Amino acid sequence: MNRLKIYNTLSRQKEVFIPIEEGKVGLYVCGMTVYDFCHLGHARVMVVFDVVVRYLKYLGYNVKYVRNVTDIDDKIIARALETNEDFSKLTQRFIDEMHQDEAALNVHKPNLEPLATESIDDIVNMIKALIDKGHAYIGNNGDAYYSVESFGDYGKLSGRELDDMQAGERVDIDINKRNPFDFVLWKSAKPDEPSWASPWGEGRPGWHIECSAMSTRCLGNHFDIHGGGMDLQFPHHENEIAQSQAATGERFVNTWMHNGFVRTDDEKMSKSRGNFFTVRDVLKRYRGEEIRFFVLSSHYRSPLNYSDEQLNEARSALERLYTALRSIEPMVNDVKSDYVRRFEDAMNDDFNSAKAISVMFECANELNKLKTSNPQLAAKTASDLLLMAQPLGLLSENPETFLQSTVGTNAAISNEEIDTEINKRLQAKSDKNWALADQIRDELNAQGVILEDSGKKTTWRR
RNA sequence: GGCUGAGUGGCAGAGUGGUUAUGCAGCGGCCUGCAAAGCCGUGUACAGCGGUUCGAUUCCGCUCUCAGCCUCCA
Repeated sequence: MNRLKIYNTLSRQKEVFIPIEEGKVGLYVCGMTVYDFCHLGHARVMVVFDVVVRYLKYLGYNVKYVRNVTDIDDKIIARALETNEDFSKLTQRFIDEMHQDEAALNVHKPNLEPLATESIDDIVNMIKALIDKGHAYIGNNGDAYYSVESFGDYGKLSGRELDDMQAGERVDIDINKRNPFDFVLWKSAKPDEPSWASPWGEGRPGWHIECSAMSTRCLGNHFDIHGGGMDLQFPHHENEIAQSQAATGERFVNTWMHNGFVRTDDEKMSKSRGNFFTVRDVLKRYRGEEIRFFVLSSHYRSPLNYSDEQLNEARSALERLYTALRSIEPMVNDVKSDYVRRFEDAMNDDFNSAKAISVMFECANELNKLKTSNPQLAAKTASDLLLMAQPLGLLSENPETFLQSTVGTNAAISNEEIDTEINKRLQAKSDKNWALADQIRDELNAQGVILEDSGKKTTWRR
């Protein structure tokens, strides 16, 4: 079998994945800043890395998955001021909302979900170490800064040189910094701001340091995979590397994974642009699994354009897969089928879920044919299809339940009423009263119910 | 200005130096009382211009276009 290859942003190529400790994987993903509902961009991160974890487990790895929550920063403070509540109340509220979105998307919980505010000791200790080693300093304003010039490899991850970057082009240069690209480790508190004690006075951590501190605490100085959205590559992840490697003297992360953006109208979906759709909103019209399928229908590093058409296609595609699985009892296949092998090849190639899904469709096609010609083999093929769906977190519902679900439809008619109508129609059919049979079918159709006759039985879906 | 990445058939989206992606939509057929679902068949697709090659959508160069990062952002 092919070995798993992962595209490493650091080397800009796919590399065979070799864990630091055999059979084990440590994975850290930068999570959400919790001051608002998650949008589809966040959904993509959740789903993509959920699949990474599921597939690593499928391959037999023991995975420790850590995804942090940023629960203190400028935007949180600003929002709490607007809503006139304690910042921790605000963040707790949106942490709960985030968990609901995750559940709707069938995203497994990470093993650990550390909060920045619960990691102040680790953060302070790391800043101390950086100051002691001459990588950080206290500015005239009392803030602690990281000195980018003290770290030789600065810019390696994002492929840029300090000299090439245009400081002050879009943001005023801070006179407290020695180098304009130096970044804040500890911010001294203004009156009425939430703050914690430190050797440098009351204040709060800068954004980047929390991830260095939390990942180190949870996974050690050196771990396997660190992930997040593309936009975190610079400066966030670059700064994490600078902090961690300067503080510990060890290599920080082996493999850096970055997922592409979700777009609307070919533009990046982001809070600052205001062109985002929240997961919550989309869930009013589409099922979580449809969103999930939409996310996985393209490669994780490619841009993903959001539109209703795309979600509708995801719905049709899932209907096809669930239809294939309908009315069949899967039977575990004791040999690895060619489909599963090809599925694994696709996933081993940097988690190519789009290609992997295409194999699932070929399998579904085979299954549809076998249903009549070879029920025994069909049962095994159904099991193959479900086996492939598992690491993708798809097809976990009962096919009948999925196909008859009212989610995303404006269904008013109940299942019982539908059954009554179907029985009436079956009578009409046996009376060869085609006019009445067709009338009943048309009426149900108008209510979003599609009938399917097969032999003497009639099944339905919405 | 610096640095990334991308341009594939009606749409979405994989992939490959010469052979079917896949899904949706369309067309023809089978099945069906008629449908639906399913099955079978079906499309001069690879931004443009050069180059390498027996042969390039796939490799190289240039051009054009788009997106992203260089500020908070997944």
